[in-house]
Amino acid sequence: MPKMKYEQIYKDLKQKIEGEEYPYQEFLPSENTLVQIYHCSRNTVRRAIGALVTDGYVQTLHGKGVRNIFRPIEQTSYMIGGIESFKESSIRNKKEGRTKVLQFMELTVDEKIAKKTGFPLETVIYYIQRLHYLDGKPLIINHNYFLKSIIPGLTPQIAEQSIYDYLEHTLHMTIVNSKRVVTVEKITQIDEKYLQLDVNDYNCLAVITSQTFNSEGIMFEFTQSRHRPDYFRFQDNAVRKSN
Amino acid sequence: MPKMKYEQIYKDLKQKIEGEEYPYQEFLPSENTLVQIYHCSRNTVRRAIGALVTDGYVQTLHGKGVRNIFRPIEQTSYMIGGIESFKESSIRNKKEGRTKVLQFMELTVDEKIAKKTGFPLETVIYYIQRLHYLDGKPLIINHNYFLKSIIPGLTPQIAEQSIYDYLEHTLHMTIVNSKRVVTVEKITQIDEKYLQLDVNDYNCLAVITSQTFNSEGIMFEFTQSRHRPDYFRFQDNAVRKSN
DNA sequence: GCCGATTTGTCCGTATGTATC
DNA sequence: CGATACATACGGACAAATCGG
Repeated sequence: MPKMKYEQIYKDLKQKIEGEEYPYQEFLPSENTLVQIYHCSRNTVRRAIGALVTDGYVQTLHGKGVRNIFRPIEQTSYMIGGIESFKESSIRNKKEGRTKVLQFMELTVDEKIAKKTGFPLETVIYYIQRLHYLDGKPLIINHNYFLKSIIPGLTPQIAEQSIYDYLEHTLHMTIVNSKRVVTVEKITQIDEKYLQLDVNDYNCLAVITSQTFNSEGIMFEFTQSRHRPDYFRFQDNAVRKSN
Repeated sequence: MPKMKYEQIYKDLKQKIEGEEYPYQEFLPSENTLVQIYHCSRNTVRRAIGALVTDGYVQTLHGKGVRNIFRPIEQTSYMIGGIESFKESSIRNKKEGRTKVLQFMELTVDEKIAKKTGFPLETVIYYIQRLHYLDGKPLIINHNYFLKSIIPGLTPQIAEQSIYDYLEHTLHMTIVNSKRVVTVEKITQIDEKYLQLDVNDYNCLAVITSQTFNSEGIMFEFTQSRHRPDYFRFQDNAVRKSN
C-alpha cells in the first residue's frame, strides 16, 4: 500500500475534474494554492499535474494556469493507454468478461517463431490461444507466447482466469512496460470461425502486437491480440513537443 | 531557442543509446555519476531519464539502476506517439511526401457535423479533404475540419504545403495536445477511389480520429485520418502503474 | 541473517527565469 | 511596472530496494 503524496493529489484532482467540481475550460487553483490545500511542496503538486497532462485531463499554460479540458465522453471507451489485463478492463468497464482457452501447449522456439516474436532460438515457451467474450460476444482472440523459464507452472486453468493475476500475485513478478504496435490485418480462418465474422462484411481486423517486459528487463511475453473491428477502439493523448 | 538542460541530457543519452554506446540490457551510469558527467542536479538527470522511460528506451529498477531496453527495429516504424504533421513525419522517415487537395470549402456546422466533430452549432469551419502520398503511393486521406474564427486566411495553397507550418509559424498558434482514437472502419467509395484499394483485397482501413487543442484550450481541429491498412502502423509504449 | 554501501524513489525548500495580465 | 503563474534548476534529506561481505 504505497501512500505517495503526489498520487493522492493526482487521484483527488482527477476525481474533482471527473465530478465537475472544476468546470470544463476553467482553470484549476494555482500551484501555490494547491500547495496550501494539500500541505505539500510545489514539486509534488507539479508532479500530480504532469500526470493529468499526459492523461489529457488538463493543459498547462505558461503564465496563465492549468485548464480543465476533460470531457466525460471518454468514459465510454473500452481501452485506454495503460497496460491492462482483459479481466481488469472488463471490471473497469462494468461488463461481464469470460475467457475460453482454445489451445495450450509448450513449444521450443524455432526460426519462424524467433523472427516473429524476438525470443531467442531453442528457448521453451508456452503458446496459448484464448478467446475473450464481453457480455457474451466473442471480441478478441489472443495469441500469447510466454517464456516458460520465467513463468513456471502455468496451466489452462490459470489461463482461463487471469494470467496477470498469477504473475503478479502468485509469482510476485513485476510487470514494467509494454511496447505495442497497432496494425490492421487480413482475417484468418481462425478469426472467422471464433469471432463469428462474415468475410463479406469485414475481411480485416485490428491487431495489437505487444512485447512485455518484467523488472529483470527481459521480455517474457509476446502477444498478438486480434480484435473484432466493429468493437475495437484504442485511445491516446499526445502532447506536442515545443521544440 | 530553449536550451533546457534536461532536454540536452535527454537527447545526449538517447543518442548514446541509439548508437549503442550503452549496450542493450546493460545499465546506464548511475544517477549520481550522470550528475558529475553533466554537471547538474540529480533532479535534472532524473527528468531526462523519465522521458526515456516514456519513450520505452530504458526501464528503471529500484535499487539497481537504469537498464537500456532499446531495440533498433523501431526505427523502421512510420509513426510514433507524438503529434506530427504529415510533412514532419515524411522528413523524419526520409521519404518523399506530397499532398493533393481534393476539396476545400467553408461550411456552417449543422447538427450532423456537430455530433460528429463536437464543434458547436452554427460556427463556420473549413472542410478540407486531402490525399497524402509517400514515395508516390497514395497512403492517407485526411478529412480536416478547422474553426475558421481561429484560423483565418487558410487557402488551398497552404493546405497543399503544411497547415501546421502555417498555424505555428505564420499565425504563431501553439498546438498543445491532441486526443486520438484508433478504430477500423469499412472502406467508402472515396477511399477506394483515391487510395487505389480493391475491395476484394482489403475492405476496411485504419482510422485515426483526433481532436486537437491550442493554448487557448479550444479544440480548433477535428480530423479523420484514413490510412491504407497495409501501410498503417501505430506505435506506443505503456508503463504499468504500480498501484 | 545482519550491516553497510550503492542506487533509485519521494519530498521539501529555495532561487531564478519567463509568460501573462 | 508589478503581481501572478508556470518552468527550470539546484541542493539536501530520508525512505526503500539491491547487493556484497
